[in-house]
Amino acid sequence: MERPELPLPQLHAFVVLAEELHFGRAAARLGIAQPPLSQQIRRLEDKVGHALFTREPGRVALTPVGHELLPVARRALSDLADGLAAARAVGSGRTGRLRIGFAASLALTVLPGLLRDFRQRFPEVRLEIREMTTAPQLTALRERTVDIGLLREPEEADRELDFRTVLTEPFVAVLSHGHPLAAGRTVRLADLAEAPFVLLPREAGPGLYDRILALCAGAGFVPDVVQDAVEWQTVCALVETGLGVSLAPASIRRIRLKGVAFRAIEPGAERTRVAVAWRKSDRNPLVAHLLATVSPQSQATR
Amino acid sequence: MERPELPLPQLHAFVVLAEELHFGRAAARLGIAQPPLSQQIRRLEDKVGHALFTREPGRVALTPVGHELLPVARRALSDLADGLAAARAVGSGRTGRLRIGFAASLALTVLPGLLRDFRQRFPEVRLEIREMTTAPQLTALRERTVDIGLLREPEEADRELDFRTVLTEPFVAVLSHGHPLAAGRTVRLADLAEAPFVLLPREAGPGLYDRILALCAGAGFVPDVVQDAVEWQTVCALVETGLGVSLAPASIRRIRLKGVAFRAIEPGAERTRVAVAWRKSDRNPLVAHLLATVSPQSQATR
DNA sequence: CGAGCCGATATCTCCGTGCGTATGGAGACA
DNA sequence: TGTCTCCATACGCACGGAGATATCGGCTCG
Repeated sequence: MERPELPLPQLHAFVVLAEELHFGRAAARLGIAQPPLSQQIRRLEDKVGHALFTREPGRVALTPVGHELLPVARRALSDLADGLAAARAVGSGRTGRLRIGFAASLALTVLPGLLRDFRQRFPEVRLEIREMTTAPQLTALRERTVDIGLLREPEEADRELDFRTVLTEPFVAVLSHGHPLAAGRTVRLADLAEAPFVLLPREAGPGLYDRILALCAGAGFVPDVVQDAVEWQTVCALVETGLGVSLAPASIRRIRLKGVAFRAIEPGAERTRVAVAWRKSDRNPLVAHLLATVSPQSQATR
Repeated sequence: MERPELPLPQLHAFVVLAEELHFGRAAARLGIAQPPLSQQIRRLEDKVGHALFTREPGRVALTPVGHELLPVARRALSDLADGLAAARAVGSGRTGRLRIGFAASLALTVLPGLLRDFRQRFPEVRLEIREMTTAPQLTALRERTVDIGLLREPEEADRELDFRTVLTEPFVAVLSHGHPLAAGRTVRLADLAEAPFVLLPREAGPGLYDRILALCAGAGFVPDVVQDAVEWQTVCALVETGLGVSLAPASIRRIRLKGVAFRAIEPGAERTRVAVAWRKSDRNPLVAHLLATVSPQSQATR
């Protein structure tokens, strides 16, 4: 890439003069006096090394050289103007691209509303959403391959990342329809002590996994995890077959499966948090816009 | 067209920095010290209104705004560089476009050699040739719709145009094979006094027409023009049918028609001139190149 | 032949920019 | 904690470019 030789203001003057073919009018359009325009053109011609206009009395016309340069100059100027406008639009957060990682369990709850609201407010922004479990989201945020994470039970303190709770929800017991505990309206945790458990693997989201184990520990038992599955959808399907029971965030009630019953936990003080995560250092206005869209509604989902 | 906001040198620095992502190395590539580079970028960011790079210790990266602006800046810079090179090529006469008007009768004689020589010396020049009679050529030259004219018997003095004789050639009598005069090797003009004539219309080329009439007047008669035709080809065809005879520049011998005979004029001192014409004020180097290509060869065509 | 139009030239001012050197400050690393 | 790297900041200088006004010179036209 060479050092630029032609100043843009001179090219601008050149283009205007090529349109007017009259120094006086062109100068007026440029908002300057006529002599400076003559100078501009002269300097430009010196740099190009050839005359760009023929000046015969009463007739200003492009030379072949000028004719060659004109479309180039015109295009460069308008490209730069357009590009600048586009860049500013990105800077203002009116347009651009936002990459969002999200936990699969949120695809049925917070995510649709969030996308809808955001798209409504910023229709020109391209949203790239990719399903990932919690741990990969944190990695992706640090590696800058996503800009926003939607995840459960994040570690609180982080040097690079910030979190904000989007919602908290209680846990529910997931039971097969035929299970004896499905008869009541609620379930005490201790009642699940002897039941085999189906859970998401710890690697997928250590935070949530550890929360669930802590819950059980609080009720005096260590769950017997007989199976894991990477999707809540699959967990429910396994529960339906009678393989075991599960503990899950209440929002998975949205998964409607015939043979599966969800029962609130008694007493139910424990809640799981869904958070939005982003890089503290991120100055992308779209991140701020998205954070503004997920107003910190602590409202619970029963 | 708006007044340009972004100085090219800053955009250049921006592009280089975006490639290096390192102020020190980018400055070295630009051949300047590091602080000036920081300033350039800062000023550019001020004008854009948004940061173009994130500077975290040990890591320089493009912001979304910078990412948006980069391809635009790159393209504008390279377009301008290319366009400038192209314009200079045109200015040097190495490339460009040259519009040539020519009399149809020359399509068989001087034109092919001229085009061949010129194309050989300037292969990158686009030649646009258009067949026109003499008078329209002069008009087209004045209106700048052609740059070069190839014509017969131009007026000598002209305020705007210059001429140079390319070749001179004698006149020949055009006779049908069956014509009594076709029996001899030469023809005296006076022998044609009673014959009906076929000629080009005067409007097509007054110079040549008047020359022919002057020739006849010199031989003591006024030709009886019974028919005109805008192409020599057609004139020959009409002569072949026995409609009449004609007087023409010798080069139309190239038109080989079975039933047509060409006979030299006795004594044959009178010659017709073929000239190249151009605008005196034309500074297009291609015009000079073409004039140099048609070296003033006064050699006659018999 | 004088008036008017149009572009070039001369001269001056001012400001932005580009570049330098010197220095500061924040992380990273040993 | 000291050092090194890397970028930002401060300050100064010089140049070019953009603008203005005044004037000149050529051409056209009434």
